[in-house]
Amino acid sequence: MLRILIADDHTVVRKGLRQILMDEFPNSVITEVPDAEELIKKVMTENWDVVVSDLSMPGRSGLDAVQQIRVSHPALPVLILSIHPEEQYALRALKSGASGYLSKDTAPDELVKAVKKVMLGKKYISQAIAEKLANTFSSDAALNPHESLSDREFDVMKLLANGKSVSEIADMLSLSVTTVSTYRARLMVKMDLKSNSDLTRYAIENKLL
Amino acid sequence: MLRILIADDHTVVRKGLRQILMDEFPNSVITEVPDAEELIKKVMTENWDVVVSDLSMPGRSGLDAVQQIRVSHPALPVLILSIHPEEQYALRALKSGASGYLSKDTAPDELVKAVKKVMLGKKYISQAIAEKLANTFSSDAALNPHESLSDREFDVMKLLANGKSVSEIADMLSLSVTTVSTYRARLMVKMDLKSNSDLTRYAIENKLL
DNA sequence: TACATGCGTAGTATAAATACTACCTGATAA
DNA sequence: TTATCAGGTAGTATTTATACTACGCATGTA
Repeated sequence: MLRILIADDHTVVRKGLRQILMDEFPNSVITEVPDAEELIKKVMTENWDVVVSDLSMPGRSGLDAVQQIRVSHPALPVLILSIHPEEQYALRALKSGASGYLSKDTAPDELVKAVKKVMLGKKYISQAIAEKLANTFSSDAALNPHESLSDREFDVMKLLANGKSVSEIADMLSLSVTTVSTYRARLMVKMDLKSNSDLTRYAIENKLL
Repeated sequence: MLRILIADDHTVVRKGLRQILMDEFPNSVITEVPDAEELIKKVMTENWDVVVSDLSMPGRSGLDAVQQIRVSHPALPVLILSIHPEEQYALRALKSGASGYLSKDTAPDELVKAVKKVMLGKKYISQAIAEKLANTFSSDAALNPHESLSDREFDVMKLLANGKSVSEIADMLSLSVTTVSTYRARLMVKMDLKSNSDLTRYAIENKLL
C-alpha cells in the first residue's frame, strides 16, 4: 500500500493532486499538509513512500524542507512542484536533494510518471533540465555565474542590470556599440540568461545592485 | 441541476476545483476547459449557471474573456480565481465585469460561499477589497503608478517585467509588434520609467512578479 | 450636443540592438 | 615554445524595437 504525502498551501492544488494520484494509485493512502512545518513533522513521525511538495509555501520554503528530509530520510524521494517554469528553479531543487521537479502545468500522466520513477529511487528530470545539468558539469559551476565574468563583462552586466541601454553604456565606456553588445552576448551565455530584465532580477537576488 | 464551467490551464487546479465543487454540489455537471478560447466557445454554445475562471491563461487572458462574456451573457456570473493576492487584481477583475475575485489559496468553503453568492446575482468581495473599493471613491488617489494602467498596458507591463521581448509579447497576445511597443511607451510614461529593467525592479519591489 | 480624453490597435520610417565574424594580445597548458 | 584560449575590441548585415502618427470607439465633460 502506497503512502503519499502532499504538501502545498493551496487547498485547490492539494485536492487536484490527490485526485490525480488516486486515479492512478487507487490503493494508496494520501495525506495533505499545508506548509513546510507540517511536512517536516509528518515526515519525522510517520512512514512515507513519496513526498510531493510545492516549492513556495508560507514560512520555510519547500527547498529548506527537502534539505532537511534529505538528512533525516535519505531514501525518501521528494518531488518538487512549482508554478515557476522549470528553468528558474529546477536546478536549485535538484541541488537541494529533490528527486525531481515539475511545473504545475504539467499534464497529469507526466506527474504520475514522475512519481513512479522517483519511487524506484531514480531522478526525474525533463529534457530541458538534463541539458542544463550537462552544462553545469562542463563549465566549472562551483562559483556563482557572475563570478566567471571578466572585468569588462561585469561592468557591462551591472550597467545593464541598472537599466542602461547598450548605446548608453557604449558612450560611458567610450566603446563601440557593437563591442558592448558583444560583452552582453558573452555575459548572457555565461550567466545563462536571456533578457536584461533577467539580469536585473539576478542582480537584485544576488545583491549586486 | 447545476452547470458549472471551470477554466484553468493547470490540470491540477481544475481537478481540485472540480473536487471541491462536487463535494458541495453533488448533482452538478462540471466541465473543464484549459484556456480562454475554449472558455468562450463553451459559453457561446452551451448554457451554464456559473463560470469559475483563472485569471492568467495562455493566449487571451481571463479578463478578456470576462468582458466578452459580459457582453454576450450579461446574467452569467463569472468568478475569477488567481494566484495573485487580492489587492493586485481584484479591482481590475471587478471592473472587467467579474462577479467576484478569489485568490487560489482561498479555503474551499470560502470558494463555495462565493459560488453560491454570485449565482444569486450578487457580487462576492472580501473585506480587504471592499476597503479598496471605498478608497477608490474617496480617492485622494495616492494610488500606485501601476494602478493607472489600462488592462492591456498592465498585461504588457508584467510580461516585460518578466523579461519577455516586445516581439514575444506580440506573439503571445496576437498583436502587432508596434502595438505592443505603443503600450510599452504609454506605460513607461505613466509609470515614469525608462527601461525594461526598471520595470523588473518595480515589479519585484511591488510584488507583482 | 459637441468637444475632449483614454484606450486598443497598427503602419511607416528610423534607430537600436544583435548575430556573426574577425583580429590582436597576453597568458597558459602541452 | 608553440598552439590554444580568454579577453578586449569592432565592422557588416540583419533583426528588433521605437517614435511618430493615426483612427475608431466609448466615455466623460463643458
